[in-house]
Amino acid sequence: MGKPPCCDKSNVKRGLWTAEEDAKILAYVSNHGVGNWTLVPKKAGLNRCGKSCRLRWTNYLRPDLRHDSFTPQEEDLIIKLHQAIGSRWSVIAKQLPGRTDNDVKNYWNTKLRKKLSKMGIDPITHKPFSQILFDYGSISSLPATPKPPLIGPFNKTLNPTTTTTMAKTQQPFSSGAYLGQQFQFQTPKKPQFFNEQPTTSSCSSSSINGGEGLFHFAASSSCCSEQRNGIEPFSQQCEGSSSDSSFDSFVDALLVQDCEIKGSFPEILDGCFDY
DNA sequence: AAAGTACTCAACCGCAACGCC
DNA sequence: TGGCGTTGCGGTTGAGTACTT
Repeated sequence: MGKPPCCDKSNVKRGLWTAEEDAKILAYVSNHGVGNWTLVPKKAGLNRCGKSCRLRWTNYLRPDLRHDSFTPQEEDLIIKLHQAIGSRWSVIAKQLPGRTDNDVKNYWNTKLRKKLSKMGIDPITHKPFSQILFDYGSISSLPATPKPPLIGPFNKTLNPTTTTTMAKTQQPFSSGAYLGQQFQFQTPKKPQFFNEQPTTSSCSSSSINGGEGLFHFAASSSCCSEQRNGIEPFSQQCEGSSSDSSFDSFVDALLVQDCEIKGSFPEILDGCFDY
């Protein structure tokens, strides 16, 4: 026996909400407050699933919600937080008054991912595509004796050295200039092939503009790998953040960068990584 | 003007966590 | 402590709209 559905789907209305239904939810909440959503449809006179009512309230009807467009400052903050914690939309949304996790998630998926990709930044790792390709190439030269595993919860794998370094490297986030900082930090010389029109060379940019994401790009990477000239190796960017002066792998580099970013949001991320 | 395609975002789905008994 | 109901969350879907051909 599987888990029973939250309500009988054949007997409840689905799809877009009408103004009348919205009014019933609003009236109910103003009279009774928010609580036990499974009872709301019956008490409010709605032929809807309680879960659907809760979603409608939290994502649309709440009086503290904003319905205007995202500002550049909000955009920057979303990108920065996504880089720090990934797709934890509820955590990100809490830093944006009046925005819901659904808002943030939709905005990321429809706008920001594409924006980053067009800038030559992988929206998953937040690193320039060219650097990822270089690091990807370096994986094949990993040492024979592996380090202790680093993949996993950050606060369980960080050693004291790294934690101290995070505190040292912690930078207050100044909203509004993130994208510029991102490029200054990671790409002293902007990888030109992402910002120029396609040329007649075999390194067509069609895969960048058409499909986004690292792996799509990587499929056409072999001819462009030399383009990483001018990109600082990641180990140099995070000077002193590891016990070694250089990283043995792409994964190590990513983890150290993430640690540094997380250090920028101690008040937000406190406890978020207690797995 | 019509058809096809791309985009947006509200809503849904399913799972995990939480809280109460 | 285990069962059950509720809530929170992230991923996905699909209807409506905008844009392109």
